[in-house]
Amino acid sequence: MQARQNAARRDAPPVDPAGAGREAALAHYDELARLGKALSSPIRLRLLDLLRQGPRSVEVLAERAGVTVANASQHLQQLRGGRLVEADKRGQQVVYRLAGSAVSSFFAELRALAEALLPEMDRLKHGLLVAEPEARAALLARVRAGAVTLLDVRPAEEFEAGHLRGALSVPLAELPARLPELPKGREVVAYCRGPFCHLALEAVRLLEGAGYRAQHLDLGPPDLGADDLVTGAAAPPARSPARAAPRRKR
Amino acid sequence: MQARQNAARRDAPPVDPAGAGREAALAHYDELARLGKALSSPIRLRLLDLLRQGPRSVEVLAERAGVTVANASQHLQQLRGGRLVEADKRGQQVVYRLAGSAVSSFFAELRALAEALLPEMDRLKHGLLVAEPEARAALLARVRAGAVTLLDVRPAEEFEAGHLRGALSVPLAELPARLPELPKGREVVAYCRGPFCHLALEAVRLLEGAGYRAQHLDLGPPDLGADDLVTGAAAPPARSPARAAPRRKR
DNA sequence: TGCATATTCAATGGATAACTTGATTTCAAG
DNA sequence: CTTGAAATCAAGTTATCCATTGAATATGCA
Repeated sequence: MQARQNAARRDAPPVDPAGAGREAALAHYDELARLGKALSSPIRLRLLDLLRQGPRSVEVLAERAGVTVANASQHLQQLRGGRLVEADKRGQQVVYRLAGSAVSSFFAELRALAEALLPEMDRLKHGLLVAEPEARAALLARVRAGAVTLLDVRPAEEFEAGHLRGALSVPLAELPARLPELPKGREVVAYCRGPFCHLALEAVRLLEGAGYRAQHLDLGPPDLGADDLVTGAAAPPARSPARAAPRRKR
Repeated sequence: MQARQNAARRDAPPVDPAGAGREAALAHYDELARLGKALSSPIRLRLLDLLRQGPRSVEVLAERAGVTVANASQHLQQLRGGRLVEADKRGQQVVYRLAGSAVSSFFAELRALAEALLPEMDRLKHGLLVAEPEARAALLARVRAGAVTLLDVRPAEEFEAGHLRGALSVPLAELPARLPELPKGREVVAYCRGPFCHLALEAVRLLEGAGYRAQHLDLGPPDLGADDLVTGAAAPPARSPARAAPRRKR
């Protein structure tokens, strides 16, 4: 189909002096477009972002993304066609994962570009926005210094696949019941998957309602992978399944 | 239309504990997808890559990309909708340009990701491939040292919008006639727009046929912008149209 | 004012993509 | 061998996209 497009295009106005390597060169843009196509659906982007937290089965991904299993399966296959994700069968379920840490950092760069180009991105970031780099850096410094109670409000499996050093795993649903665990006078910082994830925001709302001084860190472990802050299984999201990689287990 | 999709998606299986910030969060992926969509067509990617060489009118872009003017215009408008390019009228023609240097470097990263993920990219790179980083670095070192005759075989306007320091502008079509200008014993290095551009390859073929020792540098000025090697108007492709920017006219 | 150029607009037909539904494969467990 | 779960496949409908065509809208120039 792409070949047909190329042929059609080549007939148009070939003003180029040398028509030799043209279709070969154009083929490269077709390849690039394969990646672009993979990134052209909100659902696929959401699946990709979820996979940045670690490998997951189709069913879990579908649930988290809010789509049917069949639909998620189809999207995942498209992502696999674009070589952005890989999959292998574990028992009776298929576990998808990113094709490499480069995919995760590329996603972060796409996000950064979007925030730079599309002004509406930050604005409708649910009202709350720590977006200012200085405020975020200050927050991170406090986190790094251990001056705050750090809360990971993602599902437990995602915590286990990699989390910030010193964080406490308290999935959002459990937070109300586990409030007594948190020292009362201390500032609480909650994080989740990243800027597009609302879990930490709701945790902060909940904490403030309960009288805590709470802050929202709008980055997730995948975004802080280059930092010295991530620990657990997958700072850069799991690349090689079995090969070596004897990371110190927290 | 995206709002409608969201509504439909929200009805599906809302297993999420808190359904509060969901549609707001999903809106972010819609925004990301706008960028992805812009990158999902080979023609748009080609136009973007051409714009990395400098601002151009619709007509020129259409000709270089090998599409009709109307078609190019529509694609350019989609790019503008995705905020990747900007345009303003100069006389009776509309000059498009990248929305910022971030777009150019993002393109380079997309290309790098494609080369990392899609093995077929390098293979069919017209046979010739200097792709090995060491070889390329050595070549660049010789170029930087002025040990070679450096040839810019792009159209003259693109040379004027920015080129490698010390390069000679010899558009491919003029090369046969201007061979006498080139010292005979010296190694010649030809470059053009970047890895997907065939001009330099054909120049090398031509030069070798004429008895020269010739090499192909598979990077263009936009890719070497961070380097100290680019001179002329636009190392990072022109950002602000009228504001300041008193370009020295070559 | 009138003509030519550059670009965009609007409409068409053909191809692609998205989501749903129901059937099918594959594997583990009994 | 049967049952059930997980994932994919296949078919069908709807929506969207894409390239082409011809008209319309500027803008500069005579």
